[in-house]
Amino acid sequence: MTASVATLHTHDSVDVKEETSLHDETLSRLRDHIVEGNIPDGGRILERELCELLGISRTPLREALKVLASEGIVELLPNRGARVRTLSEQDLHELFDLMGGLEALSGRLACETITDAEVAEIEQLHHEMYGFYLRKDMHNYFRANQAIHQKILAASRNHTLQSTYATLAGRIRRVRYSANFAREKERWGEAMREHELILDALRRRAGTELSELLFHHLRNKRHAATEPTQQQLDTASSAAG
Amino acid sequence: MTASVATLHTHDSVDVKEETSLHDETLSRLRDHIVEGNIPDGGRILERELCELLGISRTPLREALKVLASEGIVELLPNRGARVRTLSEQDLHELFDLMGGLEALSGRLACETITDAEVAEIEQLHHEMYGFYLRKDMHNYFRANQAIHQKILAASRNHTLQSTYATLAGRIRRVRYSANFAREKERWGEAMREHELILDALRRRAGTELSELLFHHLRNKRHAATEPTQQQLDTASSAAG
DNA sequence: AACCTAAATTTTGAATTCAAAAATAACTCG
DNA sequence: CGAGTTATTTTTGAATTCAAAATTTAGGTT
Repeated sequence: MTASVATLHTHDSVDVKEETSLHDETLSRLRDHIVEGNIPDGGRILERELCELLGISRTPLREALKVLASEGIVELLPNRGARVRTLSEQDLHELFDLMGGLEALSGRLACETITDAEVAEIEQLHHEMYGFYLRKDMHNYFRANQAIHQKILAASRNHTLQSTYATLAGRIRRVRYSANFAREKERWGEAMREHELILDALRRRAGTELSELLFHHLRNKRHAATEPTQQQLDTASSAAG
Repeated sequence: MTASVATLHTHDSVDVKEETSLHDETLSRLRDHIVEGNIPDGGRILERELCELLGISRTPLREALKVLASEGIVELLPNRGARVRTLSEQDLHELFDLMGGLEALSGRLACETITDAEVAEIEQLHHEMYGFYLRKDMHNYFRANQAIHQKILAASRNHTLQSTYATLAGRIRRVRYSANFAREKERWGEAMREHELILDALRRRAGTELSELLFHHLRNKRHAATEPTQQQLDTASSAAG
């Protein structure tokens, strides 16, 4: 979101001139704090405690909480404060589909105006990603993957789309690296093939086709992330039996 | 968004038990107040004034303003308060495309699980809309049209998608009925034909096709709403020459 | 000890207060 | 008269205060 790009600084270095308001500052600091997993899922948010941590009074903190609630990162219970929101299976399902729809849109729009230079950049990233795939370097593969999708999003030339996507990504970030994503490994080959098709469609500026590919790419990712692994199934049946 | 469904009441009838917090109440009342056009475009929002109008203190009002800023309805200028946000041509462009993408997604998802009964309901609305079209009843045509898109959205079974769409619709609502939309009339025949195709694809549960139709339907709407009318072009050229 | 009740404490929700910044009004001097 | 400068008022940003609700602790009763 817009606020996310605000220059962050540690609480001690207050000598430099403040450009951003305390509210904006608090908003992005608190969002990061939660998104990075410093408070457990469903965990209660004690205002006093957080105020102390951030070195501010309750007013800007509470303002930030209301905004984070509207972003879907925390939930507000009447007279019992805020908790970090736990995403149900259904929520995850919905978020994946929605983000898939937005990626599909970004691909379609990108094809309308993307430059050869931008395509070349993506091609470059694609090859790097392939290298990481061959070397089974999950971490860097994941980063290259993210970078490619980010480039396509940027090429959509639609800031509203980009910030909407960013807000939704914020909701899901807490679980992004969770155990469920380990299953992505099982899909590496498939995902790489999908990416070949994506790049090809982009080269040909085939908007409709790219849109279709991206949606299904995310759908497959959703299945991988959402459906229990074989190991999880085994554990569950042995516990029941 | 979620808060929008909170039960509203006039400020005088406070005898009934309050279920919702003052913040939520203020948020939806203020949103409605702005979205309904009670403050001019780009107009300054005087906190004191609004507090008096809503009968509250500045704290909940300011909380609501921060949320509305994150929704894109107002903008916050450091040390000079809030103004209702004016959408640039570019902003409108982006919003239309984004909403088109979300409608496309809703159509695709709807095809996966929509029931025959729901399709029948939409068919019914479609025929009503056709009646209004023949009678040149713009107002009711528009309402039926909205209802159809709303039904498809509901059939997507994706609440996250629905509330995201609703938030974006809130941003655009201020200009929805503006002079620009008068041009929609020129497109009535075309729009009706598009709707025939939409309904047909829905009947056949042709997700990909429906998705495509809906995106282009919104694109055409965007062109109608965004590009200046012939009359506007005339006025501009006569003013320049 | 288990259970219920009542005081004490904590936490939240919202109004109020206070300082800093901006906008406005009054004033000075050419 | 008018441009520029300085007071005055208004408005905003954020801390503090206060009341109501929830939570915790302590105290009985069986």
